[in-house]
Amino acid sequence: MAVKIKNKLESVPSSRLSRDFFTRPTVIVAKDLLGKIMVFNGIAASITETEAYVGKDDPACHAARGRTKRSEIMFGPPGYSYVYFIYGMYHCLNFVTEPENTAAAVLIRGCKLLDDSALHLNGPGKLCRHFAITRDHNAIDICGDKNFYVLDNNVRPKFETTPRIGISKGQDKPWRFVVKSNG
DNA sequence: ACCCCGATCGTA
DNA sequence: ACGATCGGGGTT
Repeated sequence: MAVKIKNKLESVPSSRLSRDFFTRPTVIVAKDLLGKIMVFNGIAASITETEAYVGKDDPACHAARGRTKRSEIMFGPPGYSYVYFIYGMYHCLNFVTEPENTAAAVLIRGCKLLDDSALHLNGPGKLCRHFAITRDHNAIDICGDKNFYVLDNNVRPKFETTPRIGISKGQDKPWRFVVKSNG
């Protein structure tokens, strides 16, 4: 199917990422999301940076201390948005992964707009600020919503692997993935 | 009810 | 290197 995107005049031949895509292990999903096209209210961007947060045994994951009001969505089925508020001023966007009751998610840390500006939104707070993503957009079904979804364009860019940013626990895990700018 | 810290960002 | 800024989770 060809999907029309408001800020990119041409159509992009692609299909929406399925529930099965998000049901897989979180580190795999985080890598595979690189280069995919996220579309929010008609604005499209290529995902350039992700991090995996892998369930109750990952001390950096919000689900590590069990189910709370905030982390509840991560315990549900995969393919849903998880948006939380941080540092009193920013929001961060995640996509829930792995089967229901396995509380894990991929943090979307960066993307590049598919318009003439090609603006690089490097950082999860800046990304949400640009799209105006807030907690109002928590728990949206990315596999079913008509205004918020990710397109599978079969792109597999080269990427680098590093420890995750801004965490005080779990720094030993190399679960941050960044698209190489030149490849 | 209170306290501390945080999956950040912009400026210095 | 650091301050802004406030919700959430843990503790009382």
